[in-house]
Amino acid sequence: MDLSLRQIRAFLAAAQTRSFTRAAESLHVAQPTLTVQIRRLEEALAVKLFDRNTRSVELTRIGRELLPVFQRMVHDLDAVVVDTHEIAAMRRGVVRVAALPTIAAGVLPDAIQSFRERHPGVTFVLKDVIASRVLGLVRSEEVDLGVTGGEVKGQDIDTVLEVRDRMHIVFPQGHAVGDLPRVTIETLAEVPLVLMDPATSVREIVDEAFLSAGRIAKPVCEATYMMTAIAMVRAGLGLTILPGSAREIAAEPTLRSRPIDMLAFSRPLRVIRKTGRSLPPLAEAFLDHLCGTLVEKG
Amino acid sequence: MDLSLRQIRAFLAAAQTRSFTRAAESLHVAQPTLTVQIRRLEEALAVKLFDRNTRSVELTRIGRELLPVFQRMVHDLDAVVVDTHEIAAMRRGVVRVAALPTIAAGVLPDAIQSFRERHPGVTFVLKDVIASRVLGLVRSEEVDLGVTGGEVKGQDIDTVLEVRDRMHIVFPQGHAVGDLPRVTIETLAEVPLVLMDPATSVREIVDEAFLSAGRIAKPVCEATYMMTAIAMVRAGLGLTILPGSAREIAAEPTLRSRPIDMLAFSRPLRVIRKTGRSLPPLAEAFLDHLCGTLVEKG
DNA sequence: TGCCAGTAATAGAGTTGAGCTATGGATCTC
DNA sequence: GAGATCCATAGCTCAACTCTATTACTGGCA
Repeated sequence: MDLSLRQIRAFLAAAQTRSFTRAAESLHVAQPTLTVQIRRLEEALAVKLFDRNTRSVELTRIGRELLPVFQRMVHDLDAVVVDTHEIAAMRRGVVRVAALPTIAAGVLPDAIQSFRERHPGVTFVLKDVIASRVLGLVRSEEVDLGVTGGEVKGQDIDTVLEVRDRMHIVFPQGHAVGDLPRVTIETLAEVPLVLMDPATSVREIVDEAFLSAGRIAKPVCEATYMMTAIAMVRAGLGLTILPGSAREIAAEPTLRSRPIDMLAFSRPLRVIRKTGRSLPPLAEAFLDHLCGTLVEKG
Repeated sequence: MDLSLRQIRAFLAAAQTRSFTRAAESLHVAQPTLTVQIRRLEEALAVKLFDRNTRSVELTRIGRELLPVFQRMVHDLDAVVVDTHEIAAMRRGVVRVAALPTIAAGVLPDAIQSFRERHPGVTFVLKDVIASRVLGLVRSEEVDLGVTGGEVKGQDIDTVLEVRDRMHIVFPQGHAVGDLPRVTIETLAEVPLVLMDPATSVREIVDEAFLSAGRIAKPVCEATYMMTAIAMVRAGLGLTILPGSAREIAAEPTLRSRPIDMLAFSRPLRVIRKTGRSLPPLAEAFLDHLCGTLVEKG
């Protein structure tokens, strides 16, 4: 006969109450049941745990030595059960997300904040990394979900949602662009532009869009960081083209932005997860919440 | 349904083999049994532990987090079982003894040594204390057994063995006492004696014995420590009376000793234990061994 | 595209064993 | 010495665990 947790619990109860009858009561079993449980445990361990007669129940020396060991064991186990129940009830949990920097600084904080209002026990681990790393982190399951652009190859990745992140034209308040009915490639080709560095994904999209339309941009200067491009627009050097999700635009009160009315001036934005892997309840819930937020804003 | 150790072991096996079939084999159960065990565990914890289809079995994130916890738990438990089995088989164990200093320095080390030859895994905790403390330590179960003199009051103490520690007359090699057929009170009353300090239990016995015989001792000087009394005998000041169990006598090669042929010149020596308390197997075995040794020597 | 091999899930039957009631036996109290 | 109290034992009942047989699903291969 193998030893069981019930036997260990019986041992703890008997050690605490120093009475089989009271121990049985506290465990809601009959007294003979407890007697047998203790005997089975003693048989499994091959040592006597209690010196007992009809008048007293006392731990033997070995029983005293085993008591704290078993106490810790049962305590740890109970803690695990409580823990998993909390996780299941979404009262507690860690959600790990990898996202492109633009997203991580833009829409994601908003989504996290509103999610935390409903689930105060949630903790987030957020990694802002480039597209290829987002994919890698999702693949290795180091994160629960990812928000990335570009193409997703491989069957081990599920695209939960795909929205388009439209490029915006950014201009100083009062600029003529603000009054146009639509912003098209024609407009863009006529104004001086502050473009992003050719190594950036934003520039790639812009170049591609101009190319496909057979037009040529009028670059006045280049910037590596969006914040720099914004500053140049503010300084009156020209206009710039940035993703609508970029937080940097709103950070500058004297500037305005409008979406560009052309599909090529947008990039795909994908919420991805690993195929066939279930996530902790809170992560699953946040995935829904994030998709909802993106659809709303998109 | 409560969670059980078998379920936890099933979880560990499945996590290790990443296959329900192989896990079932390693636990010597049928595959459906293991499937059910895992499902029950998941129900008890309210979380999914494996992402499984007919092609692969992988831990979920929560499963991965729980794995080391359960591993440690089962490991600890198995260690406890191994431990208690070793104790039961007397391959390991601690024996705690309290004894009068004379015993602790005399017969006890011999008994321990011969016992260790048969049981190499034994460890001893030895306390050399006065009679009243021996009793106290046995009573409080701080030691498994005690060796003490004097009276033992109270029903909570069992006298396992009682032998008499006979007083010896200690004399220089070649002294006339060595040639007498018997050493009696008459002999003692005629020779100059080095007596122990009145505060010692040895002196108490000697005084009592002389008193009951209506004789008077011829004290030439007093010593607090037996070693001092021995030194005085060696110096020729007189003879002394010490317990036969005293190691100090044998430590001096030029001296000899003989038992005194009178019951009053002896003290009771008791091996005691707490009534109704069982001891670890090795302690119980040593108790037997010690009693055997004492009977042999007495 | 469909078949085959391999694996987990399900269903139903049988058996083990855990718990309960009733009772016995021992010990302390009055 | 009688009664009360408490642990141990015995026999019964039933729940749950495990097994066999089978189904359902997935991925690889022709």
